[in-house]
Amino acid sequence: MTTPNPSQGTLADSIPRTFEALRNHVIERHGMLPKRLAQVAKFALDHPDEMALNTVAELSAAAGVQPSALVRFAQSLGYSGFSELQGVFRSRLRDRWPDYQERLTKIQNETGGDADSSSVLGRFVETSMRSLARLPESISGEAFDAAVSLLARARTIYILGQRRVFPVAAYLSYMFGKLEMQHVLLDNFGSMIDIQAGSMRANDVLLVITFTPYTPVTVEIANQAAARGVPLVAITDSVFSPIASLTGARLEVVESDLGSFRCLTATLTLAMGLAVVSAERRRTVGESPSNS
Amino acid sequence: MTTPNPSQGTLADSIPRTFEALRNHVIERHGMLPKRLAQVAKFALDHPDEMALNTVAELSAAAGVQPSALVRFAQSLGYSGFSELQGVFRSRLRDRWPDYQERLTKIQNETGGDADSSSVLGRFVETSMRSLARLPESISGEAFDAAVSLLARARTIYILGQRRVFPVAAYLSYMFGKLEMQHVLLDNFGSMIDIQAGSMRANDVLLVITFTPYTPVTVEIANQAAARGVPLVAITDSVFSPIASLTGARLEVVESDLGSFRCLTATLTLAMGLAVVSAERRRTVGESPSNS
DNA sequence: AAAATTATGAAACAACAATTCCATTTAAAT
DNA sequence: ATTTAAATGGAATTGTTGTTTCATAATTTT
Repeated sequence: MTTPNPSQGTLADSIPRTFEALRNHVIERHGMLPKRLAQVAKFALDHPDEMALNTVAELSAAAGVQPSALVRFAQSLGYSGFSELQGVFRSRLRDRWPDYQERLTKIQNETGGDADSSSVLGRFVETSMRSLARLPESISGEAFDAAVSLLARARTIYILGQRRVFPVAAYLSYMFGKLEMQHVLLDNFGSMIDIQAGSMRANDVLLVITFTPYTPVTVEIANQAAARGVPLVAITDSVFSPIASLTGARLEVVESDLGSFRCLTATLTLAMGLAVVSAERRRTVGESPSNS
Repeated sequence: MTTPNPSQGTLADSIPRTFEALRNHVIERHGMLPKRLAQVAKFALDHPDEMALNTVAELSAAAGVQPSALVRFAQSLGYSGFSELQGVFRSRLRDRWPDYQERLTKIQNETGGDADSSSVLGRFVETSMRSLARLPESISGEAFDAAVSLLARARTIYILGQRRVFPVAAYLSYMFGKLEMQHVLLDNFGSMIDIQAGSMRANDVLLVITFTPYTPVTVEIANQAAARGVPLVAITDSVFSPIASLTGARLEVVESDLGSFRCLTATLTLAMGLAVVSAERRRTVGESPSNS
């Protein structure tokens, strides 16, 4: 791609920007460091979490070193000071996620120069991956299970997602169709969403997706459904969503955003998972939709 | 001012020391908080990572609030100040690791087991990430650039994506709207796509998204457009796509699929990048849409 | 072994962060 | 409508942090 062979060279060593790079760098020259600096180096690699969160004073005390030794250590690596070094440890704390870490740093390296537009694509990919990595954390097994069993039991699934999240709703409609699960996409054509939603019954389920800023019509329909005893499965981005109080099962997705645009990747992936697992559950468990 | 010593509490409510406790505490009384404090509360729970690592100044800027509001928020919860509150967020960051690792290894081991449904979600996440990781490799900088400059120059962008990829088309429509770029979503309502596409001219661009199995109507419209001299930007999944021969700029996305379902995450991310970069280019370079 | 160089410890310093204070606005109660 | 209380924004303040300095100690070089 863009960068043919960026690092490896012994010349012009750039200062390490990722924890992995820093680690290798330090290990490599650990032997030829002065005593106190070597001590700092060892401490830093042994206690990366502390390095990220504590102050110079605390760290120096913990490492049995003078504060200045920490600053010197950072500067000897090429950083302007300790704070810059700490930044590396902090980003590690933010981004650490299994296995994919190396992949991410690879992406970061490959898109090092912000000059050309393809690197922007790299940033988008990075953001999307970060969203995805957080998804399993933010969705508890119980919540997911609850949602799945509601969907598996439903006679008809009504899908409600307007504006920004409409693509997710559309995709769900496509999948449920392929999975041969009866569903209705509340797309509000001709502003007739109330008519479309009019046939919801208590043995159906309303699958509602809503993010800030919450589309009024979505909130309204969800409220009506709840009032009529229709179980709700909600995919939302905050515990403060206006439909939080009335949901049967609530799944919270934290999407990172790039610029002013929130990406939908995690939400889409969650939707996919929900649809597939619900369909599986309906078949294997033989939970046929309840008929009243 | 609220309370220097926390005697206002209903009963022996101690100050939350864990993130979970804090979270519940805040959720509970979110409704009865003053506006600005509620804003802070929402921001804090929506961006816990930032809360752990950034300074009051940075956070207040990000939340659109005065620094003092953050301090007040902390104090209203009973903490001595912001720093003490931040401690809770920091410990969350430290402790997040263990159960996360456990969960992931579980995911990796149970590659085939349908036992726990949340692990299925993990597999979906993994699949999506795989798609994303491949994206920067498969999109060459030149192709991306070509696509961007076509889109930036276009008077009106016609978006064409049917069936499986319709969500991507819908999302593009949303984004172009937000970016204030003139566009038309060819959604084929009432089977009137030929009418919708009828107004395309040579200074427009047709942005077409199509994957196997190629929807006939998509191919047809793309061919008509090409015949009339409308430049094409194509997002497709193969060099053998039936529209490969007639595209101005072609972007190939390789999406991995899970089960029989191809995920759309990489495509969606690419679409996002295309839209944002095109809009940027149009503004910065001043490439005003060409008028005939 | 003496000189020069480098590393180290401790304290002084400058920068910055969190906090407090107060004037002003907004909401509630009379 | 008037008064009272609460909430808010913005600047001043205080405390802490990271950094620099410099004298001393330890190495290395001649």
